[in-house]
Amino acid sequence: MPELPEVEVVRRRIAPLWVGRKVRAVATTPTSYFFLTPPATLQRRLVGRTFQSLERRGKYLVSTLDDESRLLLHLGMTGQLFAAGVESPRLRRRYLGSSCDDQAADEHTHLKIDFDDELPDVFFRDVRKFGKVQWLGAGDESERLAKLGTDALDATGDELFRASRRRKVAVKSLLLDQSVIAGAGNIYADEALFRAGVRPRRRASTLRQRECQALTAALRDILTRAIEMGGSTISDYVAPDGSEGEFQNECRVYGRGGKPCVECGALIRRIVVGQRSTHYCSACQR
DNA sequence: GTTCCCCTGCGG
DNA sequence: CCGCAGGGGAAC
Repeated sequence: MPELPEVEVVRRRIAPLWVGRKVRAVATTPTSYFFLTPPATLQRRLVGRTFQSLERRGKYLVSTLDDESRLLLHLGMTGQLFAAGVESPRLRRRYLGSSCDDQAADEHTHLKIDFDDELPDVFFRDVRKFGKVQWLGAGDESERLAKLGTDALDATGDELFRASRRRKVAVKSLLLDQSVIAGAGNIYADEALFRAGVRPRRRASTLRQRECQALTAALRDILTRAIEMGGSTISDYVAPDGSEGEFQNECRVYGRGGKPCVECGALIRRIVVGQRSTHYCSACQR
């Protein structure tokens, strides 16, 4: 689900329920690969601490604690970070009905943070468990963060041009490579390629400088607009307050395979590039 | 650079 | 039953 815009919207809206609050208790599900740091360690390290900040790096959320340690969160495909008590059908297993008080806090709620005040608790739910949570001690480097390239909102055409030299990969795959540009995912990569007029399967090495400029500009415009629209809600994504995004209604190619291109009327094609579904207009994109 | 896999749930 | 899904890392 979440790409840069969704993660940024989550960050902005959960921050008031996060920054400056002291952890009273932490509840988790059993150990799984969701936990890069074991649940018991997580509890021991977080209880009694106060979150000092909540930043975004690519698709990661990074929070610094009052002992200079850090907590990394990644939402994966179906991760949801939200306030206790929030109501949304997307936060509930369909067959659970309404018998339980906190319907959202089911077996997919891997992290429940109980704070030392009267504001709502914060939950991290993730049905597919592709999300991640990791605690980093003061001064510890994060391999994951270290690998990230320039944030997609700041990336320049020159950077993309340099990164694409002698690369045989499809441009689409290059845009999804978080070590080159961090933050773009399947939806926004397709949309940026469409707006820049570039075919997703083009070898990166064939990109011209001006095409790289067009791509990074398109990415920036689309991501910025998507943040304004509250992100894209396709199946699972909800903001921390339970509200849904609206950018999915502005997609020109993503999810529109077989439908007419809004620019030229040709049918949008759906292909597979690097195992990811990819949508483009063969008339508008070269 | 490409392929496979980690999971669960939904819709055809 | 099957294929598909906003991600990403490890193994070939």
